[in-house]
Amino acid sequence: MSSAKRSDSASDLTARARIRDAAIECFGQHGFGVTVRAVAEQAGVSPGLVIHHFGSKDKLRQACDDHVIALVNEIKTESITSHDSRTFLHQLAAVEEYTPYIAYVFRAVQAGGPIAVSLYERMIADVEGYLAAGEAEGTVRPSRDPAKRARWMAANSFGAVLVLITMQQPGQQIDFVRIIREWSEEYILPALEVYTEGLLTERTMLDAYLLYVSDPPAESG
Amino acid sequence: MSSAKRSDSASDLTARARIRDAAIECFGQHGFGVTVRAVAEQAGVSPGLVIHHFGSKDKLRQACDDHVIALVNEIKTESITSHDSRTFLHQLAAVEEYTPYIAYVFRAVQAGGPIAVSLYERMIADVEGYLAAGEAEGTVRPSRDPAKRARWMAANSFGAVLVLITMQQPGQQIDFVRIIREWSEEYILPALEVYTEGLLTERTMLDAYLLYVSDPPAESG
DNA sequence: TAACCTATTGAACATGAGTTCAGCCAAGCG
DNA sequence: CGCTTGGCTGAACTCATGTTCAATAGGTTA
Repeated sequence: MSSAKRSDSASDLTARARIRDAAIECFGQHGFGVTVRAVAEQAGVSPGLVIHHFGSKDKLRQACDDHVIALVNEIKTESITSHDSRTFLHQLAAVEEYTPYIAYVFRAVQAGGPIAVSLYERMIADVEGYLAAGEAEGTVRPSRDPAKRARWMAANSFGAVLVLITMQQPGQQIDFVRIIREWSEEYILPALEVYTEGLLTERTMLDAYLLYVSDPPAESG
Repeated sequence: MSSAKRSDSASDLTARARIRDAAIECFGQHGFGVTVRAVAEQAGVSPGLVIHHFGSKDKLRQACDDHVIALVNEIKTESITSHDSRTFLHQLAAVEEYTPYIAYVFRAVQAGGPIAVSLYERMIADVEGYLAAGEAEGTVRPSRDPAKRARWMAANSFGAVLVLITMQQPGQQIDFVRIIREWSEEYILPALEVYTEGLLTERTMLDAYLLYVSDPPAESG
């Protein structure tokens, strides 16, 4: 299934594939509100053909979702065999060619729904693995609840970039990779500060909480 | 100007005010894609009247923005005179009556644009003040760059909740206050862990960075 | 009561966008 | 050369939605 009927190289794809790629590009750049006509123009075909191949705009969206998920899965299995511990987002960001997919993943998560949850859960799993690896080699502190910490870290990290992206002026071309990189560079200092030295000077809040959970004040009736 | 022509109490507002409140409710609950007809129904008036009073849907949106911003400003000035150091979001969340406004603020930021930036910058300022107060009383560690740390913390905290909200099944009623509260309760442990003990075991990354900024390896030509 | 003004309605209009469909065209085949 | 087939077009259709407008109701004033 890996090689299509025709040659599978860049500009000489099946029209169906070209439309799908154009849709991923458009959806990623402008969100899922883009018109079928815009996608058709980007692909260099008529609006009718888009529907002819995919049945409806929703089904086109579905096909894009499937394609991106498949790509992410592929990257994931590759990274397992090659012992690459980066999250799939970082791996997407590392390859120039994958740029549209990053945009698409952000839009998908931003739009919510089942695909968002699926992708987001995968990110959390990535982060959990990443933290566990750090823990194993001694660079990351062990947590009393590693799963929850991973969820917390993932929500914070991904959410921060999502907010940053949302604040961009709409209508402009959004360079997701640049934003991710700038975020990382711009805020290394506070991130490293908090992650190595903490934010609070005293243990009182943590200790109080730990005492609280080990001996709850009142079990609700 | 504070008291309108008629009685200003809850259910007996000017039609214009009732429409505006209905719009804030609808926009907050379902996003800015809701139809004028839906807003009209919520307000118990005809679609025509909505346009009659506000000119267009965009102007209605504008009026809602203005009203919410005004409320936030009011809360802010009140909190200054009463020395209340909570962020405006926390203050909104504390009062039952303000529930729709929380939803609206989230939707506004989620939708992006100038109002989003304005509200978000205000949140950052709130966080910065909050951290500075903690620093002054000795509970929060001083930062080498307090402003950046505040931006980083705000992006993380707000982004995390934004992600959580986005993951809710669309179409359902979204209880923003409940989500915020559950997030706080559910993830107290990892948050306190990281904030008091840090995430990393060694200072090497931070120290390397501090050395790097004080003595950059190569100034780009 | 009559005039009048304002708020309000409900039907109609305009537009944008997803979708349909009858037909065209180029390629393969007898 | 003529036939068939399947990808493809572009004009037309449908529907949702923002918006307009003539007509109405209800209260206020002379």
